[in-house]
Amino acid sequence: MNEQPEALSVLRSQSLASAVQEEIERRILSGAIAAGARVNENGLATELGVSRGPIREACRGLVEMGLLFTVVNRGFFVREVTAKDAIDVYDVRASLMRLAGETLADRITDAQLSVLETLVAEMDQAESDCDFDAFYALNREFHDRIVDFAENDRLRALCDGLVKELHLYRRRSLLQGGGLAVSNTEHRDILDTLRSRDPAAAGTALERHIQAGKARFLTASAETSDQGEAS
Amino acid sequence: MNEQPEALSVLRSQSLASAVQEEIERRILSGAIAAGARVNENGLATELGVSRGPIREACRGLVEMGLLFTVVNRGFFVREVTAKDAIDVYDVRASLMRLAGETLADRITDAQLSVLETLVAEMDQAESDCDFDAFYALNREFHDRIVDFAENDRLRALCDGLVKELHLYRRRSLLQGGGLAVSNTEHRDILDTLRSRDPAAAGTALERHIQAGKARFLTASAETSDQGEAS
DNA sequence: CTGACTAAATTTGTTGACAGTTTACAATTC
DNA sequence: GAATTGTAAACTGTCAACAAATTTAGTCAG
Repeated sequence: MNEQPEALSVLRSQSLASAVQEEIERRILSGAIAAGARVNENGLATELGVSRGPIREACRGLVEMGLLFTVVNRGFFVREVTAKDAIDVYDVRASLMRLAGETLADRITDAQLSVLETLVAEMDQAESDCDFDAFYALNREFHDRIVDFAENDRLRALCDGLVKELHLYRRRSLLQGGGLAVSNTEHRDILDTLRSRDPAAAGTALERHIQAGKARFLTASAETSDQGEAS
Repeated sequence: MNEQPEALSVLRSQSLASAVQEEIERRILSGAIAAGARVNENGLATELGVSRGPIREACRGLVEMGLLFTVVNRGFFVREVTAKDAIDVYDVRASLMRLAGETLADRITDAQLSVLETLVAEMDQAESDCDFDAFYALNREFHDRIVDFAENDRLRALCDGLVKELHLYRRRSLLQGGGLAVSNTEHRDILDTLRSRDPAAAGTALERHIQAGKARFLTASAETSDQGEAS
């Protein structure tokens, strides 16, 4: 197996459609393409320097992913995630994180435990430093690791999709990551249940954690819904 | 065999790509396109009487759906679902059906209850008639209805995808629907918990039901696995 | 000024074509 | 005879172009 120059291998290991899909996804999640807005195929094609074929393929993938929807003869639109949708996603995610906890408690290794312990310690530090961005990133990695360690590929893929969908809603309702205060004690509880290898306890701890996140999200959402105008 | 491209021209209310996607999905799930096989874009295009554009869009959607995967410069291939994948999917589905049960027990109406009761009665009849095909169809509708009645759009979409994925594996391992004997008593138990509006009981009943299905699937899979593992 | 009707300009849905890559196969060499 | 090389066919990835549909702008009657 010859090693090829990195630039070439990147260009040849990925089709244009995949690259375009990632780019459109990035723009949607960053808010560059607003929720409800139409994806202009011509505009994107000229801007990205490709033809409309790959653009349409990417959009078709994003439709199946739940970030876009399509109207015949009118094009692709960024999905508008309603509050009901967000609640539904939170419920599903809570259920799946419960599964992750139940699965992981049975098989977690000491090395994996120490990884999670390190993350919780770092979150403690970030909390006392009032560094909310760092806390948010660590929090997300904590959850990602738990799902990763559960070693269920389908679970992993579904959780990723749900997180993206929630991100889309948070942007729409002008709630940023730092806005939702999360106490690190819940993480510590989860860690305890995993350390004692108790599947039922770990499952309920994680499910409750996500449900608590949903509750925080709902109250925060209610606070900002009075005056939707910012920026 | 005379090909009628008009089969797809029921559109004008649907894009060609959507119709093609459904057709390819049907062929994959029916085994007309074997697992691991490449999707021949030219062949399908001429056979369905369309160009390759919609074919590729459909395939890109099916990739995101988990039924296909793509290799650069070689095309789209039907995913090969391993036994590990099937187990993962069963676990996720059990977790989601638990959520469906918990949600539904809180809000189920008498009309919905009678729908489920009718289905269980019909399954009893099919069971005593040894009509396994009818039982299989009724069984599937029973589960579909429970998910529908839970009124969580994301949950329903995910469950649909998981069922399709399992169907793909069952085909690969030569297990047909009738091959997996399911006792109707489990359905009756589920119905009882729903009738008494007990979320926790309904959740565990449904989760156990799917886990029991996984166990039946594993034993049936072990029986046929002697010939099943082709490279 | 308003509202409807019409024409132009965009934009989508789809197709056919072209270049680069992979695969199949025959010819060549050892 | 087996391995290898070279060539042709098939196929994928991408693009440009065309037709149908939609949106927009403009005109005109009331």
